[in-house]
Amino acid sequence: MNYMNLAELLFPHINKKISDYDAIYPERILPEGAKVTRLGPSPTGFIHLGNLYGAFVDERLATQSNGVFFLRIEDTDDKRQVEGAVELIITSLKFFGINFSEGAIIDGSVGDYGPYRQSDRGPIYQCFAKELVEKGFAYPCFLGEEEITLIREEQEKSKQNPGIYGEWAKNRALTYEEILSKVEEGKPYVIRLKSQGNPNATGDQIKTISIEDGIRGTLVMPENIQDIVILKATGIPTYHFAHVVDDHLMRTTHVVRGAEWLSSLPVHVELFQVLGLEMPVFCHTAQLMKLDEDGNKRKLSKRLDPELSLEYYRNQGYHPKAVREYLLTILNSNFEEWRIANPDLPMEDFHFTIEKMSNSGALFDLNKLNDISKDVLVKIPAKELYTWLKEWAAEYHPEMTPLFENNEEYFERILDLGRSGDKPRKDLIYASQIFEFISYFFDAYFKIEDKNPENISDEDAKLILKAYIETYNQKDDQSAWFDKIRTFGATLGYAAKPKDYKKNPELYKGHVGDVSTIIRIAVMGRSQSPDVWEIQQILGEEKTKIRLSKQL
RNA sequence: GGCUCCAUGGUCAAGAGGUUAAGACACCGCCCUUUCACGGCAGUAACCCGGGUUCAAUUCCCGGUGGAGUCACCA
Repeated sequence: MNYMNLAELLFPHINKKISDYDAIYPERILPEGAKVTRLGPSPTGFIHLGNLYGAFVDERLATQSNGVFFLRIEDTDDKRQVEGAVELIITSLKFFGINFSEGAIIDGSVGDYGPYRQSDRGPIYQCFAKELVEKGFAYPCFLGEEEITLIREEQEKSKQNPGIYGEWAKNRALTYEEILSKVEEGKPYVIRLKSQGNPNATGDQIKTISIEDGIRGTLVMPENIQDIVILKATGIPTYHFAHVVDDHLMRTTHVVRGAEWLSSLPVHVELFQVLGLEMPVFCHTAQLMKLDEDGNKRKLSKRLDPELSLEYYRNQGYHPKAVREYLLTILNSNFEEWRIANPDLPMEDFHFTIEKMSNSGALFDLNKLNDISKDVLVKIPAKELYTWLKEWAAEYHPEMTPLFENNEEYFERILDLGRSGDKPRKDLIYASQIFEFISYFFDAYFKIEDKNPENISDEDAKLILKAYIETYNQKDDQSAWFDKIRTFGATLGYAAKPKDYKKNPELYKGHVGDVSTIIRIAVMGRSQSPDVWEIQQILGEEKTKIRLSKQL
């Protein structure tokens, strides 16, 4: 068989050589140790926490080393394209602080190593495939869907591994004439790798490959024997082939991807070998897991877990910084301790390393995210929180936007409530929770939600409120204000100090805490809230009094 | 099923051939306190199993078991 002729038959219009592309995309000139990473999402219109998790690793590695982090759109599957998906990927990641230094942008691309959309790179892949055919490392395969199904059924019956390999690779040894006539007939075909692995080896004879994974250390796996498809019938490459060609030409140094790629690593290794290309460092990250209904861990799935969509967190109003900090704590085991030691440094100061990455899948832990979020938000100035909340509301709850109009100072006082001092309150977690938490400050949302304590009769409740209104003076400081409550509470039969009540409960109807609960419910609608005096100072005398009298 | 990866409290995890096996979240109790939150203090809770190597194994090796991933003209 003359492979040159075959290559010419299959790819008559391809006249560039791999070396031509190598010249167009030369090795990058970068500082010593700089890493080139990439994110290669397929534009399916869905992006979840797991994607962010991986992207974060890429981004940290690149920016920490003054390298390059680029975005390549892996749109080789025409069945899964979704309108606007690229925009969604870029804006979602950007929201969470992931920015690319190169690659696809919403309407085009930036950088010298493009095109960055695989659908625009057809001739490049075909050139690489052509050279593989020329060297006898790839061949056209005319097996159709039905024939492949038949092969698989036969393999299953005889308990052999499925796939096109060895004797099952029926089109491997087609003569030039056979191929020519099929091509002239117009029969569709794919290009398959002619695997150099030994399909007949068993047991100890099976050759293994050994590679150093950046996260997992030495990996030993059996060599590939499968004649996998590298070019589909449409001339578009499969992931495997596109990955090898692109990461070579784009001069990627570190391929960060999920552990689900581990099992196809031998394919990629063989592809790099037959193409004579140097391999990047592979870093296979652990998957983010979730607990399913049966109590088992499983990989996050975009189909099954819409609540893990990035959109969900934006919609709930998690602050991007909180999500980033959470991700970092599960990504690098020493981050948490670093954070405790350096509570005020920006997280970008933390030196991220792939060595410290865990290689077993972490369960997504909402409790932890919430806890981290509290610590993150407490450090953000009220002014910033206001702007952030306003933007969030504009996007997700337009009906709330009137609350923000000419109301910045009011808002900031609310958000700063109890946040000063060395033991600041930490009750802000995410935007929708914050609104729920502070809603009583706004008349449109204020309502009586809780019931008065059982030990206080409705009659007594009214007496308490009446006495409170009578003695109310907005100018009282906190202790003067509370002394008054103690005093009239005592005359109504409530212990001025809870301890007195505990000592002799039979002497009282209750204690001052019960009295203030009545006030609290009248003013806030809830039995639990931050300090009443401070809230009243923010609310103002008029609003406070109106609310009090309404309960009489 | 084949292949691959993984295995320390409920969760995230540190760790070393000999340790009272860190820490964080969650949970429980107490303190602070007019409620809640914050904060402080204390507490419950873990090395998957079986062999081997060794004076000594949770740590190293082998074998199970369990969990996960993957076996497409998807990525």
